[in-house]
Amino acid sequence: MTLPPLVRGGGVAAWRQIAERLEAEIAAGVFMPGGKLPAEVLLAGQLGVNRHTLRRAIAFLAKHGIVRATRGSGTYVEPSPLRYPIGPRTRFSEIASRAGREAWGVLASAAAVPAESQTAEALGVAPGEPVLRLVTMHEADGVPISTAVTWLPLPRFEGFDRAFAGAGSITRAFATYGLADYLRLSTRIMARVADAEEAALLELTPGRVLLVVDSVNVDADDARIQATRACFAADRVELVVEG
Amino acid sequence: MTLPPLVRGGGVAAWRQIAERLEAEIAAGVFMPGGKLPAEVLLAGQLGVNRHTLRRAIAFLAKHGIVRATRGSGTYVEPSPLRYPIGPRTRFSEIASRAGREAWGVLASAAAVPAESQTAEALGVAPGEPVLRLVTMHEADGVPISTAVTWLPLPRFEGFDRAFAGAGSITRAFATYGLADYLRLSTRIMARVADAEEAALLELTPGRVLLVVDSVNVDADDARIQATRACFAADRVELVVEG
DNA sequence: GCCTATTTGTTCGTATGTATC
DNA sequence: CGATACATACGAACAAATAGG
Repeated sequence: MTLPPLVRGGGVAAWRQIAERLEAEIAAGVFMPGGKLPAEVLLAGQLGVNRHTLRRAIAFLAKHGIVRATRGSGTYVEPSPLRYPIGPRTRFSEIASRAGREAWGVLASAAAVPAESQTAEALGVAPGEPVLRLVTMHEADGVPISTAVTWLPLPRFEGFDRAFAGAGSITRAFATYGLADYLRLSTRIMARVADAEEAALLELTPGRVLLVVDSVNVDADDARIQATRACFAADRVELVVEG
Repeated sequence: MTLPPLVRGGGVAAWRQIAERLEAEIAAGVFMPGGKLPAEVLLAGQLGVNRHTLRRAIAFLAKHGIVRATRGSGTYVEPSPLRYPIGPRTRFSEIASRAGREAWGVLASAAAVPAESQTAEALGVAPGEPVLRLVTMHEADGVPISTAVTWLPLPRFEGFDRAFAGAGSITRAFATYGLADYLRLSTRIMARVADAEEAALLELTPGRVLLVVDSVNVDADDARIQATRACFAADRVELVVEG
């Protein structure tokens, strides 16, 4: 694959041509996601331009979320965001595996707590009734994608924390309770900046953006089985609404 | 409505009781959205607490996005976020009016431009074909909610900019082209921080969060009629996925 | 802990082409 | 046509963060 040389004075600035060329090479797999680009001085030499010119191209790509430059370390190709369809059958594990990524959920904490008013309403139980509260972290190919707080009605899902810890997935944990299928009742999407704790959990630099998704799931009999608040690292996912 | 007095030494800090009380009063309509709270010294006197105690309560509410304190001006009640359903028949004007708010769209700019690759793909035209590019700003009750860039296929929607400017709504502008109904084909949701220009347009402080929604609409014959990238002020809307 | 090489980030200055008045 | 402003491109040096011994 021979790439076209730079066209000087053709109405397209050199930095723009370089940006498009690098983007094409990344798309073609010359530079792998998560991998490093050659050092600026090196790459500028190969392309026959000044380092500033190359830097401008890199800045353009960085602004578009294609690469991320880290001082002292290098310029890295950002992994393409996980396409996350939202619909009646939204399941993280299936979404990730369909995208060719391996998904695994880790249980951070679990406890029976009295239902707060919002949670109680979502689960259709009386406020103060005991519910199981799980804090989980989900990753795809080892990259943290989201943290979630999940509430489940309690007499029914006693021991769900152990089932989840063993299965690594909400869907598979539900299966051990005989729930082969369940549906998304409602989804609410917000966005805000991550606080220090969330940033640490998701291995983000503080101040990055989160997509906050509140959802409620029901079983085949329309009984509320799960309320969840999931916080996604906004630059690692794209939520897609079907239909 | 008599409110309970403060309980001192009961295990709940005074600032916390005050915060919950103020939140309840805001929810009850004692303080209207967009309106101003009494001055801190005044309110602290009414509640019989030190101004620092009240300030802590206000800081708590501000952190939760319920009020916003502006130095030298006052503490204002944030309007409740606009509930924005996303589905096959998503229309801003209808959503806002159903929420009891008056919606109006302003045309910022319009021009015929050659279709970029992504736009061309979304509209199903060849790259470089002329398309109409509109930049619009949408508000509800005078509060800016979103800015959007909209592309429309061009021989068909010649003069759409004037139709929109007159109608103040995409839906009503489509109606003047004989399109009584249209459907949402796809929706993609991302989030990032606003740059200076976007912040100015939406009257946000810089660095606030945007919900970025890419969508494509089709007419009754499944022909692509509109591609849009809308940027919502994240603290003024909640996207809700139906079904 | 220290030191060093590597790599990106920043700030000067200089020169040139291009668009606009 | 000149004058001006702006974006582009190059050069050199230094600052700051990182990685590895």
